[in-house]
Amino acid sequence: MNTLSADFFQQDPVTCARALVGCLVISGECAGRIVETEAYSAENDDACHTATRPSARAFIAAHPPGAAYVYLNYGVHWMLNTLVKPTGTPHGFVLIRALEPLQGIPLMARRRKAARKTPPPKNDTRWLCSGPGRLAAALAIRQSHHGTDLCNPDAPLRFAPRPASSPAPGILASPRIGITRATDLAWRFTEKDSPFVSVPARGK
DNA sequence: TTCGTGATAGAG
DNA sequence: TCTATCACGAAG
Repeated sequence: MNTLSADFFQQDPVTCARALVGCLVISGECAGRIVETEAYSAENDDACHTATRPSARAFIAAHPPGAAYVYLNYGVHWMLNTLVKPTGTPHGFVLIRALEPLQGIPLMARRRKAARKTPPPKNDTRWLCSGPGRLAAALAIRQSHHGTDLCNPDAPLRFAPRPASSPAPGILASPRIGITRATDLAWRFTEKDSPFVSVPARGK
């Protein structure tokens, strides 16, 4: 299985976030199509970890483009980001926010059920990966993936290009959600009309 | 709507 | 040490 090349992650974060919609995330036997991303810039973006966390700046210095930046939020949810390092323009991250489940659905369901008391919906896979915390749980992403190379074709966790068989998606830009700072930037990218996004883009 | 949960970083 | 904060999600 081929992967996205490191070059891909040498575009600026916003370009990269948009281009990732339609690509695949693979984790062992599980795989899904990216339908929602957000870009974060290491400079002039108060919502980026680099604005408040020295460790995020150290991570950028120490890792190549395409490295996984994984962290725990609210003490509960793992977040999957990838490091983006263009030459000449600011570095940054792309947060993977939602997937359309494609492969390994029973395993994803098993992992996700552990976090629920009530039975999940039947004949519906939207509850599996429609949110950054959800997809991390479904793909068993955790601290051990922090710093791993998502461009490594031999790694269990990696990106793959959009399959030639799948058409280029229509993409909507809208403000990032779930953040308290820099909420004006339209740096969230969703696949138009996808039922698998976490929250539908408003307007237009 | 409310609440749990834990890593991080800055203040005291 | 203590405290505020945080790219969330489940249940009610």
